[in-house]
Amino acid sequence: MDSQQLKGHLDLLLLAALEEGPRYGGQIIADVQSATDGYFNLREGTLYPALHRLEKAGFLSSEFQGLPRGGSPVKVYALTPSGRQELRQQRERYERFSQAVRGVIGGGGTG
Amino acid sequence: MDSQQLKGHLDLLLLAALEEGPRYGGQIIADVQSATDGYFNLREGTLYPALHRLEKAGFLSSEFQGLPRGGSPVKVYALTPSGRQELRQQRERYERFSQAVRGVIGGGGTG
DNA sequence: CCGATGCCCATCGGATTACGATGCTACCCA
DNA sequence: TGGGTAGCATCGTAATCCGATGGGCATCGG
Repeated sequence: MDSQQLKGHLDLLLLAALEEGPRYGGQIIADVQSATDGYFNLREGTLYPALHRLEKAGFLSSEFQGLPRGGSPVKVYALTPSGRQELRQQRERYERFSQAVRGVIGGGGTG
Repeated sequence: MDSQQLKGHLDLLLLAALEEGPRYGGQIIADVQSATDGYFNLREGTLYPALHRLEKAGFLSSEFQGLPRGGSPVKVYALTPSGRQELRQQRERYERFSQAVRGVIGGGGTG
């Protein structure tokens, strides 16, 4: 994967990863990696600053919780109503981007 | 348009814009803008360094020519055979990227 | 009890790259 | 001869993903 490909799309991925329910850092990384067949392998140095940005913007809320099998408490992130709205807007923005790219490189597919 | 969205995809757009034939700077900007309904509005400070990178990499060749309606001679860029191969690879890379994004935002898959 | 290990959260500097501002060259026209 | 226009080129800035590094808490082994 080219790191530069991710720029400008990371927030969308994180919001989408939290759409189904609250997650903590390690779960988000694992979920994104799984959903993309290993293509997106987010690093901690990538994830946490992005989560903090989104939380500061009011799109996420966070809460410390204990792990079932012990260990340090984890910080669980969840979408706020504002975050769900942002996710919709980010989806539309990605659609415009994707269609624009298709317009140049050809191939009118939906991918 | 969010500038960050373009990062990592600009080379693909430029190679694709030159696929149909040689172009000079202003034409490339106009063609990309037209093909994307104005979504991608490339600036000179974006275009020329990218063209130079691609030429240095051997994907483009350039040649000064006169304009039909006069004016300064323009630098016409054309795809090299290596550039056409790179375009194919970049297209595949974009497909992988696009499908990976869909895997996350498109319903979240099975997980 | 005490040190070692594992998992998670967090931060900092580096590197990449698109963009805005600016200047130069060449040609047309008065 | 001098001004205007179009295209080419470069520099510094800003945004942001990544690699490296460190701290906190709980379990494990002696």
